[in-house]
Amino acid sequence: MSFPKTFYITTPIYYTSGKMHIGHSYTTVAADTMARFKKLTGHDVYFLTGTDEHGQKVERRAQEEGVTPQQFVDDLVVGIKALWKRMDIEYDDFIRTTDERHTRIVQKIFKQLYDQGDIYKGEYEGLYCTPCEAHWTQSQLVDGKCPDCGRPVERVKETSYFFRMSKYQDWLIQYIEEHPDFIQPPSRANEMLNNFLRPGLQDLCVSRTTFKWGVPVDFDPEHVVYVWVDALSNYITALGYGTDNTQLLDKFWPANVQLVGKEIVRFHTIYWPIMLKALGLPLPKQVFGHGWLNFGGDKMSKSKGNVVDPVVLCDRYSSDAIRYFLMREMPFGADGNFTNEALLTRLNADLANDLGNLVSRTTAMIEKYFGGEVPAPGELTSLENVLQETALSLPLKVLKNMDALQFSLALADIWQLIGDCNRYIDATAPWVLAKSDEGRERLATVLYHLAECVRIVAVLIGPFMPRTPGRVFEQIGLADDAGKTWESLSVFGGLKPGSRVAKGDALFPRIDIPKELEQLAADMAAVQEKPKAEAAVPVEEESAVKEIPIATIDDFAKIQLRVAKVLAAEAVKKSDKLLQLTLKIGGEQRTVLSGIAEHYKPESLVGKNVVLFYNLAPRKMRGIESQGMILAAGHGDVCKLLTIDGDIDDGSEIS
RNA sequence: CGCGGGGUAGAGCAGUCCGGUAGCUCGUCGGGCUCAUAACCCGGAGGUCGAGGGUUCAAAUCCCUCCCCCGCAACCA
Repeated sequence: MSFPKTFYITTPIYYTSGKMHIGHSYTTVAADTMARFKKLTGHDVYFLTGTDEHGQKVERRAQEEGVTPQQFVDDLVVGIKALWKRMDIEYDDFIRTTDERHTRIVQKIFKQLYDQGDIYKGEYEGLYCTPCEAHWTQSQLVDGKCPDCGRPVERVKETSYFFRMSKYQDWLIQYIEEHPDFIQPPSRANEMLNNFLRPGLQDLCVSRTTFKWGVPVDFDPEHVVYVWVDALSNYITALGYGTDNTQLLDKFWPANVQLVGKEIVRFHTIYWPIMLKALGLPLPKQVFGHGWLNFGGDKMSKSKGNVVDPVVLCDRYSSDAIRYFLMREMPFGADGNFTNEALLTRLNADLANDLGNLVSRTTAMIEKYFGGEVPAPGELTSLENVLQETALSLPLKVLKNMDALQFSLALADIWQLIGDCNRYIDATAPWVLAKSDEGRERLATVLYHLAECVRIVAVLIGPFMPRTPGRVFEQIGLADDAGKTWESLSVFGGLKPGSRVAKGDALFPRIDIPKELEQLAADMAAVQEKPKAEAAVPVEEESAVKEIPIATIDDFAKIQLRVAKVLAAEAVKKSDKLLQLTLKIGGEQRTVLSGIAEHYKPESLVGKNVVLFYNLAPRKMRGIESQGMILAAGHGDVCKLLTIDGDIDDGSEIS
């Protein structure tokens, strides 16, 4: 007796500090497609996704909104689950790091690692960038400053728990070298080895005392477990690791594939394996770091107004269409580019013209020439032999590409058969055969082959587009479930002659691209506005709720303010909000950037005396270094610059 | 010397590891067909493969030098 092979696949758990965008959909759709494909091919599949809900950022966002962190994340999770439902994501489990089943085990894991000496309590003395909330090592600094933002870092001392990473370093290097499939694509493995492992691993700080929204360290309640031990362990706590019931864990661990975005490859290929090793668990068979989805060549970001909302797209074009586009447009692993034009062109060309129209013309001809009854094939010619061969060899090709997570290539293979069918129609010209009695048998053969190929295509696209196969089966009159399985693809003839076709609505209606582009731009703009309007309300409340820290006169003394005269001002290219100002401060000139372009015209500023935060650390934005900050008052959409009452020399100090 | 990705036809990309006639999709132009969702099929035009140098019988591909673009994730000091 043979047992079905198991297959465990995970997405990252998404951080609950804001709304999901199409980039999140991308990873999740990929995982779902893979899970469905493995189910189709007879595997016992477990598909896990979820949310990472702890940390300072969530704590802060909740405070801003005047709700508890738990309420804040609960609300977001509702939206995330709704999105996955909208996109037909069929996960087996959705884990939240605030679930009791998770937090309990995280404490246990932490304790175990501590007891066995992998985690130790130490004094952290290090370099910290407060605005970025990031710790840096001396070697990571750029010109002695934060490599992320270019601001100066502070030397801070904090008692923390540390994970002894260095102990496992050599083991991990060897493991990666001996398991070339572990990190995919291979370029990512090189990146990890060269940048982090070979130079030497730092011990990882795994607890914090600076915020409370996290899993408390049970034997030292001052501390909460800091992100990685908490977040990464979700992949095993969801399977019941550390509980009495380890049925799922025994069955599914180690995971077959863990999908991650390229920004978190490091955590999943260094810290995560080391954690597992320390816990005595095997490593996932593969961690796949896919690329990012950019928009029109630019990174997606709210301020650029180019965040793509998957809900808008699904509502407009169906989730199947969006899923298809995401899996087809770019090779998995490389960065991809999302544009509305590319989306619509792709949907028209591949779904409406190639696939939809093929189904349409096939069923139309069967209705017209055979009264809607799928005819039995007669004698075959070389055309049919070739077509059958292509159709029968297709599943294996798709399987190979899917095992390599090459979704786009798998789809290209399937579309090859669709193209062959369209050419086959041209070559056989059924409308000519229909004109004579002698052509009748030949016509039956042709139409049968078309309908059968359509069936095969429908089965194969199921994992990518879960809603479409059912519609196709209905149209070609396939009622028998046996004709919808992977096994049915090994024989040409799964569709029984005599089935009744039922020509229905167009599978994918053709899109009027210029018109849709306009509409789409409007829809997306409407969605982007919303958060702005919503945010405007809590801002008022926020000032009432927010605690204002007390500053001493010494704190104030650190800040040097000076009068500066605006000599010149111009808009910064590719930025909606930034102005570049040239300021005169006594004998000195400085370039300062300010985010006031929406409120002030550059020319209206020239000659004004403004207040400059003089000894602020410089920072680069849009490639230009800003040497200070000018002060302004504002709330919501109002913004007014501070100026000086009466004349005074520029350069004068303000106190 | 921060890290990473990239520069191939009008647009988007593959090909580069392992050198051998430069390919795919979209667009465009011309033709065919009339079963079909203005669709489908065939053909054409369009490229000094970022620049320069080197290796080689042969370079988009290997080596060296240089130039340019993009990103470094919710930021706008």
